[in-house]
Amino acid sequence: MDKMESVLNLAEAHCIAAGKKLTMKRRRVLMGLLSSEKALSAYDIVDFFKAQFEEDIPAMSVYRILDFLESQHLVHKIHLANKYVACAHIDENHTHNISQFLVCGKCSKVKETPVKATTIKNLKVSLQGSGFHLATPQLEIPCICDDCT
Amino acid sequence: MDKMESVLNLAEAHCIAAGKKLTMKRRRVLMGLLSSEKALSAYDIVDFFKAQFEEDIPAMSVYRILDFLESQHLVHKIHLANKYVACAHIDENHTHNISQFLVCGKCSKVKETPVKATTIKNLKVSLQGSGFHLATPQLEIPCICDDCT
DNA sequence: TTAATTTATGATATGTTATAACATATCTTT
DNA sequence: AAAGATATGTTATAACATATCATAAATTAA
Repeated sequence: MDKMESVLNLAEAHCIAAGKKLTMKRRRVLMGLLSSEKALSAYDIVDFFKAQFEEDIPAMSVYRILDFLESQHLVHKIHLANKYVACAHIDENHTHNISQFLVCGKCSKVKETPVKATTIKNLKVSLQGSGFHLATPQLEIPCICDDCT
Repeated sequence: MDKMESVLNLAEAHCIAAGKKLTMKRRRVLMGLLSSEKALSAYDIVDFFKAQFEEDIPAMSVYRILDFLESQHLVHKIHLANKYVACAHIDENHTHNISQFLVCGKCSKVKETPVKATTIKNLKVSLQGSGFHLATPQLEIPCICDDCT
């Protein structure tokens, strides 16, 4: 069984455990994101369906499916690019580690890395008395990747 | 002279020093952003022109003006909200400090705060060997503000 | 097993954010 | 006044996203 299959099966197990279903379309959206090192827009995913499966999927369905996958913590939206990526840690028992996303501003390549606890602690300290508190510690770092330099 | 005027005059001096001009429209866009504690969309600014000056400004012009003001480091785009804010440090001799933006995910209120050098250092270290390097150290932190809690 | 209910998806319209391409106006310098 | 540069207007379209209502498929209860 290849890597992709095993990750998809884990994702499916995760959904079932939550009383949800990973339908074929949901599975294929996740597949598309998993197979891309770059973040994809909803419309990129529409194109992926056409290219890969000869299937016309409405953009609306893709957005709904992305919402579902986000709700299951299987996908993240990258706001710096208005695009989406698969969670990099669906395997590794999928304890939603605090993550940061290194986002290439040129090509939308994204690398998800765990954040050190101390970094988060610093961040929280720096928010003391600011009138704001962290909504989610999923930080997007505006970067340029080596390929685009 | 009130605060707003003095900031606008500093902004103007800054533009002139750069061989550019802060036209009335540019001044008014900046004024709109300065007068709002929340980030505004280009279309919010169109509405502001109408409400404040009885002036119909094309959205296109607003985008161009925002680009100009960003190029002069007088305005920042907040990607988490797809909206814009005035730079909080146009006064204070305007040395473009490394900043982080605390962004309320509910109401788009934004607070710009200086980042500690150590935080940036940590960040850079955490990027070592990742194949990415920082494009700009203007970090947007997804938050909820006290008012929205 | 059918009928009721929920869940998932389709179809269409519309809203929101942003850029492209080209035209016109204004300002500056000679 | 002419030439060039800068700023703005106009129109069209692209790109991203949500609302709404209809339909289909799966699940559950009668």
